[in-house]
Amino acid sequence: MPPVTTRTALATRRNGARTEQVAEHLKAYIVAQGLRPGDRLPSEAALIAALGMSKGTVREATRMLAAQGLIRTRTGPGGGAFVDDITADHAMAMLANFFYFRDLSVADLYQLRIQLEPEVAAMMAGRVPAEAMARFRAETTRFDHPPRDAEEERAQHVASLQFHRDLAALCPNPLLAFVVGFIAKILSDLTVIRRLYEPHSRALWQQGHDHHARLLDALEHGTPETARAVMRQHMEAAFGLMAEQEIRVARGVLE
Amino acid sequence: MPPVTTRTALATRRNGARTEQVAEHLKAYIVAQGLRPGDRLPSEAALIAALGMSKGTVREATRMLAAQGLIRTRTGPGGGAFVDDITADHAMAMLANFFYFRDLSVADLYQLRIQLEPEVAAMMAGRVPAEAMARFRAETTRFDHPPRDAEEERAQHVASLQFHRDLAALCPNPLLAFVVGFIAKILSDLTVIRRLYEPHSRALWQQGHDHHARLLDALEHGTPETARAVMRQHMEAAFGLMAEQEIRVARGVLE
DNA sequence: ATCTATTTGTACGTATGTATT
DNA sequence: AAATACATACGTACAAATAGA
Repeated sequence: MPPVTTRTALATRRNGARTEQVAEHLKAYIVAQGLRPGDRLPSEAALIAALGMSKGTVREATRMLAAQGLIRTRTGPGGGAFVDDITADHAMAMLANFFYFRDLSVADLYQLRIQLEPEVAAMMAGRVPAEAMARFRAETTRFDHPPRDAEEERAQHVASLQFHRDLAALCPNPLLAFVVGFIAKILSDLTVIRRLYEPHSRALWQQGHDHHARLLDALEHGTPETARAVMRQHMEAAFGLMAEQEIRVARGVLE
Repeated sequence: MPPVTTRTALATRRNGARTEQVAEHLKAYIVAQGLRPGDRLPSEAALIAALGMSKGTVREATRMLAAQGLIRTRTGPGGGAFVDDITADHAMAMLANFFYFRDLSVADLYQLRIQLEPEVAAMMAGRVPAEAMARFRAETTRFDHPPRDAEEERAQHVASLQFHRDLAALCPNPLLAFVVGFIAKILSDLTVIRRLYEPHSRALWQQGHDHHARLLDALEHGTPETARAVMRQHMEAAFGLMAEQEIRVARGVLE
């Protein structure tokens, strides 16, 4: 275990901080005991006795940790609070809340995409598991014809983003996987995205389709350098399609 | 008042979902009413009456939202729960918890840094406010001599990371600012980082010092392209210094 | 400065739901 | 099927903080 940095948070006892105090105690306990996901924390009754606090206070503290995805509780015998591995989805949802009051433009999102997605492609070139590759190719059938209406165009676009999320999830760099996945999630959650892609044309569809096909080939047989280059072209093209559209991302829904 | 879900409807719901129900209700309320940071939510008493739930349940729900940084509560007359703008620090802390059980290597972090920090530099070239620029230059005095011991070397490194955090905070792309700031925070939080930089030499310090100086000049007088290039060199050099060190990032502290 | 009203924060006892044995 | 162990929910009482008279 790494040396535990002592937290002065407990010393600064502001007002009405009993609940936070219990929450901090539990987090410190997890770290100090080196608990791993699945490990059990003391029961409510034990905490009440050990900390000398009421049931409500202890419960509020566990709820706070549960809200952050750190623990999860089960009822019944052998139940209690267990350390939980925060899911990427949960972490993305919380991060999305942070951006709820901030204005993100599509250009902002693509500025990161254009830098990071090629890295993902380079890392995954020749390393995509066969079943995943098969899944990706199967999904490609959605794109084998131009969209017949706006709704289908939107569906194609969401499916494309889903592919990028799935690919990112395979990436061995957890941070890269998370950030790229987060951006794709934000883009798919956008209700305005259909408007973005409304001025469509057969040429644009063709371009997207070709990029997609080349990308899959590069992932399966190409070198990291070719995969990176293909993905970069793909991103730059997509970015160019909407660069002038200075549409502010509409606030979505808190999650 | 928001539409009240009837008590019977809630009763038929599955177990243990009352608190989450209230939390969801509140988030939906914030969205539906278009509430902004500072706006007030209904009081505990009002919620108890409107939702037909106990005080404890309502409180647990508000604590969950508070734990996510969405609201903050104040006591006294005119008090209550208020919509809160999640701070970047809070969001970073929650995200750091997500990576607590995931192994991030320094290489993972630098893979993103090397792509994103040059973007920050390019965006900020010629746009750093004068006082910020003065602050940055003042901090440079920390580097005007080679570190005399390991502790000072570590201090220099943390100060350097702080500069990158401060610069990122100025970046007009909120997502780019957040991700770059987050990486710098993770790197500075690492207690092992001193070990990483232990094999130091005067040449390495000189290199870091020169890059820093060139970077400040590029930010103040350079074009986006030169600033980007300088930052990229800076990142690649730093990355090269530790590329072979496959040190896993030790788990820090939950926050 | 003191009181008062308002509103969250804490405590505790009890009852109920739920899953394990 | 029944007993057990645990979280979940309710209701009331009281403490603490804060704004305003």
